[in-house]
Formats: sequence, structure tokens, C-alpha cells
Amino acid sequence: MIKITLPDGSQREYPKGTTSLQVALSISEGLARNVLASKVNGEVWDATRPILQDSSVNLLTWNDELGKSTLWHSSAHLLAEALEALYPGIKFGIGPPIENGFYYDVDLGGSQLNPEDFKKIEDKIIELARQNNPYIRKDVSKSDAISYFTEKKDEYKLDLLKDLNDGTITFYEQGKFTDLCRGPHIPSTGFIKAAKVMSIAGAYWRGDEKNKQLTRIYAITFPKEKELKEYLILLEEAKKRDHRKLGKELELFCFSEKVGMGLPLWLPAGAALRERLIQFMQKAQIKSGYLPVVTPHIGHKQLYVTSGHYEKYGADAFQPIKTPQEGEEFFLKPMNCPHHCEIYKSKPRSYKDLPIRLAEFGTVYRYEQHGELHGLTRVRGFTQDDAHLFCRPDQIEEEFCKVIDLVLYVFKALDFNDYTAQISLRDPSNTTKYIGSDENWKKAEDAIIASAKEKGLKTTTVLGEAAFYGPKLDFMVKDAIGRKWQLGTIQVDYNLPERFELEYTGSDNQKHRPVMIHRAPFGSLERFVAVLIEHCAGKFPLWLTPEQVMVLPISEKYNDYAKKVLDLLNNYDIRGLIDDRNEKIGRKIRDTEVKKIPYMLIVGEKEEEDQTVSVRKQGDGDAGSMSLSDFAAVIGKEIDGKLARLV
RNA sequence: GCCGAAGUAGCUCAGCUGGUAGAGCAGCUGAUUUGUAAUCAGCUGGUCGGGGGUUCGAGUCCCUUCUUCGGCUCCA
Repeated sequence: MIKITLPDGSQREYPKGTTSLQVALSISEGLARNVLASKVNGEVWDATRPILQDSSVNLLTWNDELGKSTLWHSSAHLLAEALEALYPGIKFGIGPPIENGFYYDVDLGGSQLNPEDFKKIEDKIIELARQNNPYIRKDVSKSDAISYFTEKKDEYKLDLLKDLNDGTITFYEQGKFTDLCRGPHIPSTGFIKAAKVMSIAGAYWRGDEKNKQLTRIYAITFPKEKELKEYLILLEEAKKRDHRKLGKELELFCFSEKVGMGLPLWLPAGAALRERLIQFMQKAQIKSGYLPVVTPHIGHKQLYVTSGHYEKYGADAFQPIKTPQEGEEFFLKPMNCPHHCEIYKSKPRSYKDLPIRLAEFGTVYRYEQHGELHGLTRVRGFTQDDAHLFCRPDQIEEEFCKVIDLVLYVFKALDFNDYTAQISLRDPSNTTKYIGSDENWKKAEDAIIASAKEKGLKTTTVLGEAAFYGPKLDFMVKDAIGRKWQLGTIQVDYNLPERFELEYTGSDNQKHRPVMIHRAPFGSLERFVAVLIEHCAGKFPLWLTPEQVMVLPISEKYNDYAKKVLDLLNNYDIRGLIDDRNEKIGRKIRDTEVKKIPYMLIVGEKEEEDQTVSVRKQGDGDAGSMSLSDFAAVIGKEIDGKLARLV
């Protein structure tokens, strides 16, 4: 007998070789019907795999992330089986689960797949799922595995096998399909009740541009038909939040082919919003001891030779601008730090001066690949809320903490709660590709980890993701359809101070090298606004929104009173517009709702007489009448609640 | 840059197998003077992304180019 410990701490005894599924069955039949996989001693296993020793078992269902991904992984095999049935001779790359569903990379040989084929594939998947074939795990020797895929002429699987050790190789078989796979899998295909092929795309084998491009088929499956429907509705809803769509509807920004792709044009409403964000940040930064500076949009080639960027990115950058007489080369600046380094160097610095925090809303230009441009999140010209902190090594942690405070203040003011913080450290197994001494790296990495901890950030740590010049802390958020974007970033840099030979005089009267911290709480205004739009679905916080109120006269008779109301509101620093069109009030309300303006003030005979306004909140409906000073107080309170002081 | 899809009025879209473009909204004009999510009527508006070709005839077929969308690769 073996002892099985369940997540609630209870222990039960079972015969040796009992499976998780049998454990589930002993608890309840309903549970057993829903078990997709299980976690045995922390490792995800097939629910049908015999357990041979005392273990802790955590049964996984659709409600567990790991249960979901197991179902999707198994679905990828099912997709492969369907594809093999429909397209004989097809070759398979890899087919992993992803955040929303799964994909399989396939080599279709000569033939092509079109969206019209999706239905056919989905039907086949469901047909095969209904056969309820079990997923059967098999240990195979490396030589047997090689001969199987050699026979099948699947060079991709053979390529994968090269990196695997004999004795650790397993196959999974369901129905007529056998795949090289570590597992685990769901007990049988019958758990898959609904399938949808989402899209196809090219993907290089092993992610390498030099390799052959395979066809990647994205799909998603569900254990219930209803859940697929709900998912599709959710996707539709998410599309309505897309910043490209809302940006157009709310007239925030646009693009022009004539101006050039990836070069956003900010429309008046968008520019006002952007300007407000800048002022907000400027104010917070000045409070935190930053010194605003201004530098030009171009820089001499020599600046980037010194910084090392010319060597590293010269080929990808925009081409240089040449002066007509001397033939000197200038580049559009791809970042602000080299300029700021030269500002640091403009006079001798003492240890007493540090830290020096130079801030600039610097517009930078980068050559992004054509296929990479994406709304406002990936553009060729953008403005960073950039700053560079020059400090002593012993100041890194304190400065880091202060920057984290600033980022959190920004996120709070904008109701950003759903972010993750990623600490990127260097790859300990390959320290040679990084610049800077081991000692300094350790200091910086420790400082980041300590400050993130001190600030109570929920972090993920990724080894090998550090920049070559230093470790960093990035704040990531997701867009409407779940794509992850980096917003705020804090990066330690040992490289530039070295290259620009920055120094300060220490208390020992010796020259020392300062450490530089790059930081941008928004990241770029463009990307930040994009994510913000999607985050709030275009309903911006009151302090930020382009227009806070719309005054709606009941008829043209009350346009004069409406004008007076707006003038008084302006005195309270409340911004708004009047809808003085010759339309009925219902129409004006509807149009204002669609524009997502937070407050509507309806004025007619009654209001003019009482010198009041009838307040209607966007999305909420009639909120009754009040005097203008009362209304101004309501607005003021709502804004103050968000813009609590930076501590 | 690579793979795939798309581009028709300011916006959202229709236009079957080729026979010289259509709707709703927006805009303009007029009527209406309105009480909490669309008042009515009339009118304007498109070299169908650009260029080339096939054809008696191209929004529709072919080639090419640009842009956009979904991915891949990249991201100082």
C-alpha cells in the first residue's frame, strides 16, 4: 500500500500502482469525470499514470491553469491527428499549449492552408474527440524513436530527438497518431468537446530566421461547447477595447501613409490627454528631485560610436543625415542617454552632488521592422518619459526604491492594478557576454531584488534577460487581447559611464565612476496611452480625460445659460463643451455617452430658474440637480481620490 | 524582413459566376424648439489603396507596389 496526501492535508491509503484517476474516483465520480491531470509530488502527471510510492497528489481540472494547459496540449496532438488525416504526408514541428489555447507548427509540403479550411479541421477534431481514444504513454528507446520518425520522414521530430537522451524518451499515442512527447496528457480525447481554429501564421523552425518557415496553426478547445461560445464573445468584447479602434473613434490619434508608417499623429483630444500625462509626471518628478533638461532630436555619429550603439545598431538604425558641406553624419536619436551623459560631463561632479537625476520627455526614433509596427504600441517615433540617474554604487538601492515608488504612484493614479514586475538578471552560466565587474553586478542585482522586496512587488525573476550593460526591472501589462507589453522600466547601466568616462570626485579626493540608472515609468507615452485606452476601454480617469463635462441645453432657448454654466465651470478648472445643436435632449445624451464624456449637465427652464444643473453620469444615468459649486466639489473629490500625494 | 489575410464614401459594411458603384451612420440644407441613450425630409459625397496587364468591357481576373490586420523574427 502507498500513502496519498491530498491538498487539504488528508491522507489515504491505496494499493501501489494506483492512478490519480482512481484516487479521484474514490473521492467522487463527479470529480473523476473532470480530472484532466494531476500534480504528483509537484510534477504534472497523466491522471492515468500509476503511482508507485507515497506521494502528495493534487488533482487538476479545467479550473486549474495546469489542467487547462494539459487539455490544450492534448488538443494539439488531436489537431495533429486531424491534420494528418486531412493532409497525408504532413510533417510536424512542435505543438505546445499557450496562454489561450495551443498551436502546432507543421510543414504542409507543397499545399497551403486557408481560413476556409478551418471548419473542416475543427469538424475532424471533434469527430476524433468523440472516439474518446485514450492517450497512451510509452517509453521508447532513442533508436526506436529515430527509426519511427525516419520511417515517417519527419525531419523535425528527428531534429528534436538529437537533443534528447536515451532512456528519457516517451511517445504518446491516441487513435492513429503517435507523437514524441514528454506529456502529460488528459486521459482520453473525449474531454475535448469544442474546438476552434483561430488563425494561421508563419513561424520559423526553432524560432530561427535561417531555418525553414513552417505553418503555425493556432487553435483553442474547451471541455464544453458553451465555454467556446463564451470565449468567442469575450474576444469580441476585447476587440471593442482595441486602442486602434477607440483611438479613431475618440479622435485621439491617427496615422498617415504620407507622413509614414509607424509615425503617430496626435489629434487635439489625444494631444491634450498626452500633455496632461506629461504635466502629471513632470510634477511628480520635480517633487522627487529630478532636473528637467532638453536635448535635440539628432546627435552626431561620434556620440553613438562612443556609446557603442553605432556598432550594435548602426545597421538597423535610420540612415544618417549628412551636412551638405562637411559631410558630417548625424542620426535621429534612438535614445536620450548619450545626450544626458554629455550633460553630466558638462562640469566636474562631486560625490556630494550625487545622485543627479536628469529628466526629459525625449522623442526618439527607431527603425522597427515593417511587420512589427502595431498601433501605438510599436512605432518608429515615440516619446519616452526618460530620466537618467547618476549615482554612487551605494545609492543604487535607495534610488531604485524611489523609482519604484514613482511607478506605483503612476499606476495607482491610473487604476492600473493588473501588472507584473519582472526582474531580469544575467545568465549565471554565461557571464562573459556582460560588461562590468562581477562585484558590481552582484551589487546591482542585490539592490534590485532588495528594493523590489522592500516595496512588496510581486515579481518574476528571469535569468539571462538582463541587458548586456546591466540588470533591470520591468513593469509588464497586458493589452485587450492578452498580449504582454512592457511599460515602465528601470535599468542599471555600467556601460555608458565607462564609455563616456563619467566621473565624480569622491570624499577621498579620488576619481570614481558613477553608476547610471535609466528609468521610464510610462516607458513611452505612445505605448502607455495605448495600454491605458484598452485598460479603461476609453473611459479615462476624470483628471485625464480630454473633456470632463458636456453641457446639454434642452433646446436652443437655453444655449445662453449653458454658456454661462460652462464659463463658471472653467473658473473651477473643469473643462467641457456645449452641445448646442438643434437636437432633442435624448439625442444629445446618446451622442455624449458614445463619446465617453464622464459628466453630462442638462440645463433647461427649471435649471435656469434655480441656477442649477441636472447631472447625469456617463453609464449611470440621472443623478439629480445640484448647484454648480456642489458639482465642482463632486468633481474635485473624484480627482483628488486618484491623485493622492506622492509619498 | 518572413508567412498568411485584407484594402469599396469621413466611419461600418454590401456588391453572386467580369456588363461603367450601393446602404446605414456622419456631413450639409430645411422643418421641428424639444426633459435623460438615435425627430423628420431633402441633398452632397467614391479616378473601388497606387501602377501595369488580360478583355469590346475590370471593384470583380492576372502581375507588381504601398498600407493595414494576425503571427514569426527583432526590440538600445
